[in-house]
Amino acid sequence: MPPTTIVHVALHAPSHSGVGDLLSYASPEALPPGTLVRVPFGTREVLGVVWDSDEATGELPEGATMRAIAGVLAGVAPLDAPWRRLVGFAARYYQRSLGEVALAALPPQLRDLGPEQLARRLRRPAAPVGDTSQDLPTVALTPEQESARALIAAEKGPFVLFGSTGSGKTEVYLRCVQEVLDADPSAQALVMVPEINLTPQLEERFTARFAPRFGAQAVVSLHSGMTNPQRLKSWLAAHSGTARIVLGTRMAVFASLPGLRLIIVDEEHDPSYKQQEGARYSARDLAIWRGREQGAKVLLGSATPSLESWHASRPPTPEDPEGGRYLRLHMPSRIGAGQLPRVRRVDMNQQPRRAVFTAPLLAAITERVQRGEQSMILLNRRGYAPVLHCADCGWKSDCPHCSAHQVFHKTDRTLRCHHCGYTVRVPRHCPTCGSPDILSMGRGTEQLEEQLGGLLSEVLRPDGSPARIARIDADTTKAKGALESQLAQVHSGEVDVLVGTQMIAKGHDFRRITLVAAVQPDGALFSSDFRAAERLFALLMQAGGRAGRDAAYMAAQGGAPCEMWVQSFHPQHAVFEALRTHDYPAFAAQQLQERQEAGMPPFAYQALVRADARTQEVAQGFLTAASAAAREHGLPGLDHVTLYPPVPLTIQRIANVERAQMLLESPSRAALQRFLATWQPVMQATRSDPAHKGLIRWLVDVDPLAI
DNA sequence: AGCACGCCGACT
DNA sequence: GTCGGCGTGCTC
Repeated sequence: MPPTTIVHVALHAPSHSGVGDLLSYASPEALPPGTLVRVPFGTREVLGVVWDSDEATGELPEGATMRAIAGVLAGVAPLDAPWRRLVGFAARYYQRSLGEVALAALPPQLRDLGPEQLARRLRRPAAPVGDTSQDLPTVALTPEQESARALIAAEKGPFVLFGSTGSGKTEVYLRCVQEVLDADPSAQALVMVPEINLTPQLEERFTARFAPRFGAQAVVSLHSGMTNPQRLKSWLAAHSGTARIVLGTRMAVFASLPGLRLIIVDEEHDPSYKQQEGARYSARDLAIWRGREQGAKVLLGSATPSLESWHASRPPTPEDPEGGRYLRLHMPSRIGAGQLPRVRRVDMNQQPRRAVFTAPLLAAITERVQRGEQSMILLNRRGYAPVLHCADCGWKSDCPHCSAHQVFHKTDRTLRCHHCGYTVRVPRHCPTCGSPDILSMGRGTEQLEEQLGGLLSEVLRPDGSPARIARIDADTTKAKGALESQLAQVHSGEVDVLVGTQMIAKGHDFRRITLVAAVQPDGALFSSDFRAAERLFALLMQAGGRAGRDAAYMAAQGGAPCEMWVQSFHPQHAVFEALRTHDYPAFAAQQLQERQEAGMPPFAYQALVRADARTQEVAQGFLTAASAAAREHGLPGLDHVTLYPPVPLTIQRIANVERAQMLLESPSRAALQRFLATWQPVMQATRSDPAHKGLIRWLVDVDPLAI
C-alpha cells in the first residue's frame, strides 16, 4: 500500500544550513504532532519530531522529492503541546531553527538508539513507588520562611526569593515542592541549579526528604555530566511522569514535563544559566516563559538577584503604582548560621608595591591556622603567571594562534593558551634574543599557593603540625571525582588554607571557614563589560557567604566573627562599600540608576551578531554589509533599533580565526525581536554573496551577558 | 550538523 | 603512486 499522508518533521539542521524549519515526509498513517520518528536525511537516517504545521498537504519546493519516514519510536508518547510551544518560542526568540532546539532538548541517546534497543530500555520493570501516607519530617519554618511559603502558595508569581546566604532558601524550596506534589498526584516540579557540581548535594537533600513518600525514583537529575544512558533514563522518567521532581542544570528547562506545576531557579543571577553555544538561551528567562505558558509557578532564588530580576520585582510606589511583573519575597536573616562576615578592606595604595598578601591579611590567615580554623583565598586566574616576558628584548609569551598570552604553568613547566589549548614547554632562553632573563608577570592560583606555602612555613596548627594549603581550580579538578575528593579534604579539616578560582565560591558549605579573602578583585571594577561590577558583587557576596555558616561551630571558636577580606587599590568603590554593609538593595539601586541613565539593560534590550573569518576585514565586512542590507530593505522595527558599527571582540583572534561583532540595541524587546526575525533571511542572502566568501560563520546572541 | 565529493601535500 | 587535509555543497 502506498504512503498516504504527509508529515512535517523537525530535525537537527541549523537554521543557516539552507534547510527549512520543517521537512515533509510521506507516512503510511497520520502521526500526531510530537511523535518521535526516524527519517532518511541525505545519506543517513536521523531522529526527528513530527511538528504542527499549517500547510495542509505541505508543498514541496520545486523539483524536490519526498521520501517516506523510516519508522516511529513506538513506546515514547508524543511530546506534548506545551513542550512544542516552548521549543518553538526558544527557536524563534534566539534565532535558531526549530529542529536544532528540539533535538538539542532531547537526550542524545535517543538519536542513536534503534527501535528495538529503545524498546528494551522501556521494558524495564517499574521501580516500587513510595507510600503517600508516609509522613514527611516537619521542619519548623522561621517566620520569614513561612511568610515566603504562604505568599508563594497564595499568589501567582513569578517570585523572586531574595534571601541572604544561609537564610534557608532551600527549605522554602522543599516546602513549595512538597505542597505542589501533594496537591496533585500527577504534579511535577523542576529545580535548577547553575552548576553540575551542585546537583549531587541537591539530589541528596531532595531524595532524603521525598523518597519516603514518593519513592526513590521520583527524584531524578538531568545535566551534561551524566552518562548518556543515565540521561535517557531520567528524561524518560520525566516524560512519562514517573519522576515527580527533576533537578538539573540549564538544559533541564527543556525537559518534557507533562505535569509541571513549579519551576525553581536557584542562584538565578548566575551567568551559567545562559548557554554560550548553539542556541544561546537563558534557562532562567525560558523558565519564566514556560511557567506562564504551562501554568506552573516560577520561583527565582538568590542572595544577589540579577539586576533584571531585581528590577522586574520592584514593589509598587506612588510614582510607579504598577511595580514590576514579579513578586519579591525577602528573607534577610541567617538561620542556624552566624553573623554575616565582617568586611575588611585593605587599601593597596598604603601597602608596599607588589605585595600579594599584605601584612594584615597574612597575619589574619596565620591566626586562623593557629586557631585550627580555615581560610579561603580567591583569585580568578589559574596557572602560575598570566604571561612570561623577556627582560632584554621585551618578548612576551603570546599564543601564535590567538590574540592572547600563553599562561605559565609551573607545575608541568608549560606555556598554555587558555583559549585554543596550544601548549609548549617553557623556554629556558628567550625565543627571540636568547637571553636567559625570562620573567613572569602577574600571578595566578599556582603562584598564590606557592607563596603562601613560603609565608606560612613556620606557622603551626594547634596540634603542632605545619599548615596545609590546597588549591582547587579547573587544573586540579580535571580528573573525574577530583573535585569531590578535594572538597572532602577541606571538609575533614585536613586543609587550613584553600586557594582557588571562583569555582570554590559557589554553593559548597565549608563549616570551618572563618576567613575569605579576595586578593586581587580590581580587574572587574573598570572592565569594559557593564555587568562586571554586578558579577563581582555577586561573587564576593557568595564567597563571603561561605564563611561562618555554622553558628554552633563559631560559638565554640569563641565567637570571633568571620571575616571577608578585600585587597584593593579602590577600597572606596561602590562595590566594596555595599559589600561592607551587606547591602544588596543599595548596590542594586545605584547600579540600576547608572543603567537607566546610560540606557542599558534592563532598560534596553540587546543582541549581538558575531562573525568569524580568516581576516578581520572579511568578518567586519559581512557585518557592515548585513546592516546596510537591513537599512536598504527598510526592515520593520529598524526605527526602534540601533545598529552599532562592527568591532573586533576583546579577544580578537582565537585559533587563527578573527572575530568581529556588532551590537544591536532597542528600548523595546518586541521591536528588537521583529527586526531580528526579518533580518535573518537578509543576513543569509548577504552571506551567500560571493563578496563574503571567506566568512567562516555568523551567529546571533539575543540578550547577551557580555558585550 | 553530518557527510560526500573534490582537489593539493608527505608518506608506505 | 596512495592517504588525508578541509573548502564547498546538499539534505524533504
